[in-house]
Amino acid sequence: MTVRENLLAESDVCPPGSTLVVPEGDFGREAGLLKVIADPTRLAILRIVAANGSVCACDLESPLGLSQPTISHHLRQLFDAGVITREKRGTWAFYAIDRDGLQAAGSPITALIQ
Amino acid sequence: MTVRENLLAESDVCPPGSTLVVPEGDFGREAGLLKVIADPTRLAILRIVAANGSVCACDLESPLGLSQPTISHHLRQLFDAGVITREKRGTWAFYAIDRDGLQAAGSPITALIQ
DNA sequence: TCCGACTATTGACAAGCATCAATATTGACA
DNA sequence: TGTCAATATTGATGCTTGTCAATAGTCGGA
Repeated sequence: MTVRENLLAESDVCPPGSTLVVPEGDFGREAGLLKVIADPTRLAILRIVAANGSVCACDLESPLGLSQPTISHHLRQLFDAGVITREKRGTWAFYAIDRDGLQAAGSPITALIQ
Repeated sequence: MTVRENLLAESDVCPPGSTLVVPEGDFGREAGLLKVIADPTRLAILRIVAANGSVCACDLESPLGLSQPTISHHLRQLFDAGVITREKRGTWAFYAIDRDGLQAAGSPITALIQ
């Protein structure tokens, strides 16, 4: 009896009995949150905001080299994902890191490392 | 003198002196690694592999409900990103979590939380 | 009340990507 | 060496998304 035949002895498929533990979870939601962070521009925004505490949207246009609508779009993505906070003062909008939201968004990764 | 004029006193732009700290980094590379993880199917694969220690590619087709080429494509993405390892035994391919790679891929997020 | 500046939204377009069918490659076994 | 099974690659397609131009909304100040 070959190694393969032995492995297949108690099943009709490939190697193990294919009795996999299949964890459940809302992978779509988790991936959606991670996808918001997994973008070069949004990573740069997060890094800048984290380094400065609180940042006005108007000050991002220059270092990022992108148009105002594009930056506004990314800020909205980050805000909707709950990883940054927004505070409006007059016509200005100040953004800051939401540490709890960031930790929650990154939890699918950290949980894999234990 | 209004609040705004006071804020603008020493600059010709919006609120602060716009003297932002702008951290440097390879955001493209970091985002690329995160993007590999930020996918529902690949998150499911990682979760299954983590829960079973070592998993044969052939056993993933059933729980994921995807075609064999598609699963092979995702496994390649994860392997190239360094978040899983591959060991070939005969015609089978077994995959396992690469904890160091996963931690490295997630570091852009964990670094923001400190 | 009007004007100017900052921000947000809409519409459109190009690039990236997840998916599958078809095919190629590789390894075990007779 | 020939055949079969598991895996990987290629080509094609539809969907998602990052980007900008144009526009709308909003607030402060004269």
